[in-house]
Amino acid sequence: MDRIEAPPNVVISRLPLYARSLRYLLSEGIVSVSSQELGERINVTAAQIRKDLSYFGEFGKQGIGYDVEKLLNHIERILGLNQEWPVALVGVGQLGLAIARYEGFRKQGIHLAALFDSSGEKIGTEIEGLKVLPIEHIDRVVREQNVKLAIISVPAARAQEVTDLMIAAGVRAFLNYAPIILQRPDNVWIRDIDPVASLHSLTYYLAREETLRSEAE
Amino acid sequence: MDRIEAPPNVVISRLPLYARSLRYLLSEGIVSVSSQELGERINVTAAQIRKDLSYFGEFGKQGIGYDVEKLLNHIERILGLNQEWPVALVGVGQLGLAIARYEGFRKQGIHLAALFDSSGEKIGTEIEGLKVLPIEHIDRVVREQNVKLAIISVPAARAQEVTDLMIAAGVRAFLNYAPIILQRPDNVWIRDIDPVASLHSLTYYLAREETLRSEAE
DNA sequence: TAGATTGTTAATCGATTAACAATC
DNA sequence: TAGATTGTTAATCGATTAACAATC
Repeated sequence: MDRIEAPPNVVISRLPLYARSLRYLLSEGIVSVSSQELGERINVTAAQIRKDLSYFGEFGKQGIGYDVEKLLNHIERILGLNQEWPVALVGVGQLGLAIARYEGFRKQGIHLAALFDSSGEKIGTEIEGLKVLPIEHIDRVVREQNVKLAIISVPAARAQEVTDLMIAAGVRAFLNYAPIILQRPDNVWIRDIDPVASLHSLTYYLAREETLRSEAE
Repeated sequence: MDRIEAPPNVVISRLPLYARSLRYLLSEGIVSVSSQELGERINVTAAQIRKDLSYFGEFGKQGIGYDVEKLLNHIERILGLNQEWPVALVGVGQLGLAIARYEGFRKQGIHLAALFDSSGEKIGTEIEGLKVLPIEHIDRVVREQNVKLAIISVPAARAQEVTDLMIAAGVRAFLNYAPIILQRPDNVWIRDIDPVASLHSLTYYLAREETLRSEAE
């Protein structure tokens, strides 16, 4: 059997940006777009967009470009956004609460299905219509609801153990807000959200600019 | 004059992770670490750590490894974390409020210096000891306080104009929470925090796993 | 001294870009 | 038909890894 070349992970991470831009174009009533135009919106070369899409099929027309709605549908299907994915959220402190309430998660393929916390005070309280459950219920609830995707917003010191519990229960992908690199098997996917690390890399460029300026004097 | 090879941006984005891991080791009383040990903690090869550090100097000892405290100090200095950077936050809605209150920002080189919002209701209210100011004050306040770093947490539709105002006032680096790719000149740096895009790439792997499983049947 | 580990060079791997035939 | 733009191949660029002499 002939194996199709697997798309690199960088390609996968760009697809949601293509989809978002196409959603915007669609909402603006634009029906057709070229790789050039799409690329300018998201700071990516036209060649890269065409190359990225080529891993999945042929979606455009020579001389014309891409039908916005059709391409969007293709990309959403590729990303699995034609289905609904139940998400578990662990840790409903200040950060977890903001995440639970953030309406951005209630769109396109994602919905909150279960909340967990280890604090006695929080357990049993209701957030966004969901009861906060104790950590001990992770295994049962994750299996029952067939949860494959989880958001980690517990303190760094607890994040690894919570992740291990989730993986044991069948979770295969994580959005991790805890400032720690989580260890996991190869068949588990993690995206880290790390605003402090991001800020700490931005300061590098600021500090360098300052040095350059003072040297120029 | 001999130009030293500039460190790639991927290297800069890893340095904060090295720093964080070293801070942890330091807090645990560990005084020395090898590239091998450090790499295992953050899922990076030993060769990569040594190569990354080599862009900035020689910090280790053959046969021994790295002095944790010394290496941490070097990296923090490289990242500009030996200084304090005043940060402006634009948009104090649900998300902006959570960011303002998040204690992670109050550590290591970063502190909130100004809050802005366009909503009449919010202007004048106090958050974390700072008065919320109207957008119109951005130019004056950013210049007065010499703000070089800003966090964008306004709706996507307003993010570009706010960013333009900030850049005009002298801001050179952004942490962007708005779900949009911001246009900017080459001398401005942006890191995007995009949880929905991250989730939407994770679902790809989940959907593919499902397909593989059902095909195997 | 023997063992361990660095810093660096060269080899490998992977991703981006340029170019263009195909074709709408 | 002429002009535009795709999909794809090859060339280029950049980042990671392997290997090892230097040396603590």
